[in-house]
Amino acid sequence: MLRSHFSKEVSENDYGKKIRIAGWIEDIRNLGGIAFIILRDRMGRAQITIIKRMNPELFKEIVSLPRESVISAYGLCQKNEKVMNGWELLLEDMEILSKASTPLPMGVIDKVNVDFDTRLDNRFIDLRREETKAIFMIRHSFIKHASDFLRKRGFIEVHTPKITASSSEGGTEVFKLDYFGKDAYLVQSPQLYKQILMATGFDRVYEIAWYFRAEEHDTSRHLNESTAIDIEMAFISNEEDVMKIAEEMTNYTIQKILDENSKELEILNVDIDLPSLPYPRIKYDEVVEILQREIDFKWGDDLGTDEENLLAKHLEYELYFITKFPLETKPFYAMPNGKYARAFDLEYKGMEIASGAQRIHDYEMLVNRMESLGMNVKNFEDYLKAFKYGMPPHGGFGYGIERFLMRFLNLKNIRECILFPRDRKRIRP
RNA sequence: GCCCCGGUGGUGUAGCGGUUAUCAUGUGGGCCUGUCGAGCCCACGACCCGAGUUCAAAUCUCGGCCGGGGCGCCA
Repeated sequence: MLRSHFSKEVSENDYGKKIRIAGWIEDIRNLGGIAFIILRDRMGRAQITIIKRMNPELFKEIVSLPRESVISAYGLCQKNEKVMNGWELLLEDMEILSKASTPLPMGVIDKVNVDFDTRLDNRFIDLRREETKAIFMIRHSFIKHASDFLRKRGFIEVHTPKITASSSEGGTEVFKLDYFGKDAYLVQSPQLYKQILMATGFDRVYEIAWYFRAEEHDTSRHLNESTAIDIEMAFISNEEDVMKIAEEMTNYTIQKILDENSKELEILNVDIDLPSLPYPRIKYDEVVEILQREIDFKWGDDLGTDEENLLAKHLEYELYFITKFPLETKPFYAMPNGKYARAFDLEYKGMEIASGAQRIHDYEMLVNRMESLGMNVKNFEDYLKAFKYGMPPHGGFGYGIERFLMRFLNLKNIRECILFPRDRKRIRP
């Protein structure tokens, strides 16, 4: 290997021994007779020290390398209290693995701001920065712990198709593509497939899913390609069973991130407490009441950005459910309950991060509902078939990964939470 | 789709009719044996594209392209 240790793996046991470290040259401080090279790897930084008169050729070679070049450095690991990590590597030999071109399209540690757009254009360099890296380490943790939680609760991980022939389940615009001469679409969510799976006996499934949405929205909280934790569970009494999973999963992952990612949270300046369970449930009717005290709002309207923000201002908690929506604000598959739907949104600081419901499991009821909404039932044959031969009561939710992270980390733009964002203007890199 | 704002060295900016186009960062070179936002000296490098107004345009007008903020739209 080109390294014997990562920067943070070196311990007192290694003092006085020869080690090999490898990574990117973040900075070179050449004082003439002595030079300090700051080398960065995935775990952190280390200092390489070289004295000119000990090896003039090697000295010249290393101090003339451009920043961000990749090297493997070999030498004595020497204890030194004054240096970062408490030790430094006295350079004896090095291998230049990749010389960086100059100038860099953006700095990694430069003392100037970089526009977000420039960062996205050069994402591979942006990801060398501590703050950016921290976001994705936390994203990694969130997905891992959400998966762990769901698996412990009996959920099976599934992967449903992202290309489909039937048009959308409604609402959002879809991306159309050519499938060997036939029309096909990128799925807007695994909704129809995970419901079909409820007829199989798996009972509980989850998917780290991709959502493709062709909406021309252009905001700091929308993406045209986003990811979600999608779950569906059968034999539920009502939507409350689903909400329990949503809130417990959220608290479980927050607790784990607090335990395991304190370094990243500190870098991102995030200081939060674990919310208490259960999260408050606010009925849509109560929301209307609160809103009507201040603005003109009609019962039956959907909640827009302003409404969500206004509501959040009136509440002293950050995570809460909005429940019992008017039936007409929710999609066809939501289970009716009088003029309401057995549907809920999970809101985090005034933004919807998850949305779910108990679904209709009765074939006749589902067909009637679709017809009353003017939908072409024929387009949903494959989906509806699963309801004819034994379908238990079920429900589930879609939980936006970027949305959660954006709120959890107080980020201003959802694009911060996905490696290579796809929005209306950006399809590269 | 609507409203508002902006495009100046690699990066981030100042300038808003006549400047040698500002500053920082960076890059290249020089000095320096304990730096850790190293320091000091020298150099390099830019007005998005097109048309127009004007004696004169980075600066004003129009169009285009690109971007930012907000809203709408959006399981």
